[in-house]
Amino acid sequence: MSDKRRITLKDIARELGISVSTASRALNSYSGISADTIKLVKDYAEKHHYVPNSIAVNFRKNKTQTIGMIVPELVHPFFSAVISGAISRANAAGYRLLISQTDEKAKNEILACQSMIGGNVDGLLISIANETTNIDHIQEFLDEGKPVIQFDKFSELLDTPKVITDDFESAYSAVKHLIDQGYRKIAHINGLMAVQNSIDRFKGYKKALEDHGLEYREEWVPHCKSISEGEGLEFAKQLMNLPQRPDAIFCITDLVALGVMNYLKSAGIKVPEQVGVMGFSNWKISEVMCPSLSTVDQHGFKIGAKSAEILLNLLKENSQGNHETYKIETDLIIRESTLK
Amino acid sequence: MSDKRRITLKDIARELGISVSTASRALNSYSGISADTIKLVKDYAEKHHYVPNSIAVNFRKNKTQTIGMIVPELVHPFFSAVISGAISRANAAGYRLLISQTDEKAKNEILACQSMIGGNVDGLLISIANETTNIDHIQEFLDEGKPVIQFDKFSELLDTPKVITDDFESAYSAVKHLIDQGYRKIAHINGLMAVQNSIDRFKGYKKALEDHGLEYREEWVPHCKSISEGEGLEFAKQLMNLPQRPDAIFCITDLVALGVMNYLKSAGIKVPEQVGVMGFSNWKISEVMCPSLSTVDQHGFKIGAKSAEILLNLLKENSQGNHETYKIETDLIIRESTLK
DNA sequence: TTGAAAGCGGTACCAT
DNA sequence: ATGGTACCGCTTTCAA
Repeated sequence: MSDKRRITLKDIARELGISVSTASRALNSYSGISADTIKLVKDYAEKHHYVPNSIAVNFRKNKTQTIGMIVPELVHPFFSAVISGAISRANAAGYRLLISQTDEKAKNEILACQSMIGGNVDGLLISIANETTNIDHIQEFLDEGKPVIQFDKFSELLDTPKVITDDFESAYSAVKHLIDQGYRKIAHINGLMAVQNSIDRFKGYKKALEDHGLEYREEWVPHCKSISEGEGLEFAKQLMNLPQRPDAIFCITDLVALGVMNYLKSAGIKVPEQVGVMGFSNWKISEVMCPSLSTVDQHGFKIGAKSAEILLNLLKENSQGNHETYKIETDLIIRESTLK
Repeated sequence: MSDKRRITLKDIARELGISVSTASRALNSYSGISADTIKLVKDYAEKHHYVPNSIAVNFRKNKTQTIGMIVPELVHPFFSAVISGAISRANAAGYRLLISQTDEKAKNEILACQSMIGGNVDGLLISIANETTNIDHIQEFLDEGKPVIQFDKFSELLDTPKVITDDFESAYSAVKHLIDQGYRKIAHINGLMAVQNSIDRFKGYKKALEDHGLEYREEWVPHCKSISEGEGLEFAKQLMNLPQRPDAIFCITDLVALGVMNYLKSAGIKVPEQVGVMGFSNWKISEVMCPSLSTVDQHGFKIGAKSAEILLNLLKENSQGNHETYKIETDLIIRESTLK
C-alpha cells in the first residue's frame, strides 16, 4: 500500500526558492502577488499534484464545512426523507453532512453531540429524542457560537430556529375530513403529551371536535409510548370494546394506523363503513394497505431542505438566528379508509 | 451570541498548575503518570466539559476518525437499514459517518467522492451507482492508501473487500419455493444485466429452473431500467398477455412486486391461486400488501454493520485488505402470495 | 513522574 | 511584492 506523503506548501516553497507565505498567497491568488509568481507556483503545484491538506486548513480556520445531523431513527420513512432533503441542500452548497441516530435515547443523543462537537461541525441540525429533557449537550453548540436548527421534535428550552410540521392545522383538517364524511364519535390514538407534536395534534383534534359540536371523551384518547404497530392494535381493541364505541380513529402515525387496521380486520369490523381510520405521515404502507389509508403528507424532504437552508444562511452571516418557527404545510391524502 | 471559546488542554494545564504535556498524558492515561495527577486532570476535565478539539488531534495524527459512506438512495428501506448498521458499528468504535447519496448518477458520485476526500475521511464505504462505469474517483482513495469497502452494488474493477447479499442462493431458494408450491411456468422480472445483483439473481433463477427440469423462456425475463412500481405493473401486463402465460413471477424487488400485484388485481387475476408472486428485500410494504407478499429478507443492517466492521479492522491494521467477498445470508419469508 | 519544546501544514499579520 | 514568523491545539520526544 503506497503511503506516499502528499506534497506540502513547504515543499513547494523550498523547491521554488520562495517563502511559504508567498506560496500560500500565490495559490490563493491574493492581491499583491506578481502574476509571474502566481503562475510559477500554480504550475508547479499542478504538475506535482499538490492538494492542500484540508485538516490543516480546517484547524487554522476552525471551520470544517461540515454540518452535523442527529435524528431519533434512521430507518424511518419520514426521517430518511428529511435527511435526504438536508443532504441535497447541504451538498449543493459544498457542505458535508455527518449523521448520527439516537434510537430515542437521551444517552445516545449526548454521545452523538459530543462526537459532533469533537468533529468540529460548523452547525447542527437536530430532532431531539423523546427521552431527552435536559438539553445541556445541545446548548453547548450554542455556547460555542455554533448555530443549531431544531426540526420536527424540539425543545422549547433551546433558543433556536425550528422547522416543523404544522401539526395543529394538519390534525384539524384531518379530523374535519372525518366529520365531513359523517363520522361523529372520533377517537384519537395520540403520542405522549411530553412531545410537542403530540400536544399540537391533540389540540387540532380537539378544536375540530369543538368547532363542530362533537363530543370529546378522554377515554377516546389513549397515548402511545413507543408509537408502534402493536400499540395501535391494542388501543384499537380497547376502543372498540368501550360502551361508547367510536366510529372513527385518528392515529398519530401510519404505523399505529396499521395496527388499528389489523385489529379491525381481525375483529370483522368494516373500514370505512363501520369505523373510519386516518393515519399521519403518508408512508408507502398507507398506500399499500387494504383498504388504503387516508393520511397526512408531511413533506419530509422539504423539512430537511429548509432546515439545511436556514443553517447555511446563518453560517454565511455568522449568526445563530432568531427563534422563528417555520411551519411546513402538509397535504391531506384521502384514500379508502375514510370514504364512507 | 456568546463566543466563549471551548476549554483547551492549555487552560487545564494553567488552572491546575501543571504542564500541557502532563495534562495530555493524564487524559490519555499514559503509563508513567501518577494516579493522583490522572484523577486531578480527569476530574477537572469532566467538571468543565472538556472535549478535545479533534481537528487538532486529527491534524496531529493525520486521521479524522471519520468514515465516508456513499449510497445510491437514502430514502430506501434497504439502504436506510444498511446505513443504520454502519452508523451503529462505526459510532461504537468512536468513528463518525459522513453520508452522501448519488441518485444513481455517476456525476453525483464523483462529486461525493471529491467532497469525502476533501473531508479527509479515513476510509470509504460505497455502493456504486447504476450509472457508474469509470471508477477513477474511487480508485483515488486506494491510491492515497485509504481502505475502501464496496457493499451491495460493486464494480469488479476495484480491488477491495466487498459485502454483498448472496443473490444467487437467495434467488435459487426463492424460485425453488415457487416450484415446491407447484408453480411450473415461472417468470422473472429482473434488473439491468449490467448490475451484478441482477446477474446473480438471474443465474440463481435459471439454475433453479434447470435443476427442476422446468422450461426457461427469454420472454419471461424482462429487465427493469429503474426498478420501479410502474415497471412492475407494465411487465406484469406484458407477461400476462403472452401466449405462454407464466403462473408465477419472481420480482427483483418488493416495489416491482407491488406493481405486479396491482396489475393482477386490476386484471382480476387471483394471487396466489392463478399466479404466485415473490418479491425481494422484505420491505414493510411486503407485509402490508393484500395478499401479503412472500419475499427474501436481505438483512440490510447486517450488511452495513459488517462493512463498517471490516473497514474498522483495516483501519486498525493500516491495511487495504484483501479482495475477499463477504456474502451475507438471507431469509426466505413465506407469506400469502405464494401459498397456493 | 513531570516539564519544555518541537512540530503537524497551513494562514495571516508585521516587516521590509 | 515578498519574507519572517506566530499561532491554531494537541502529541510526542527529549531532558530533567
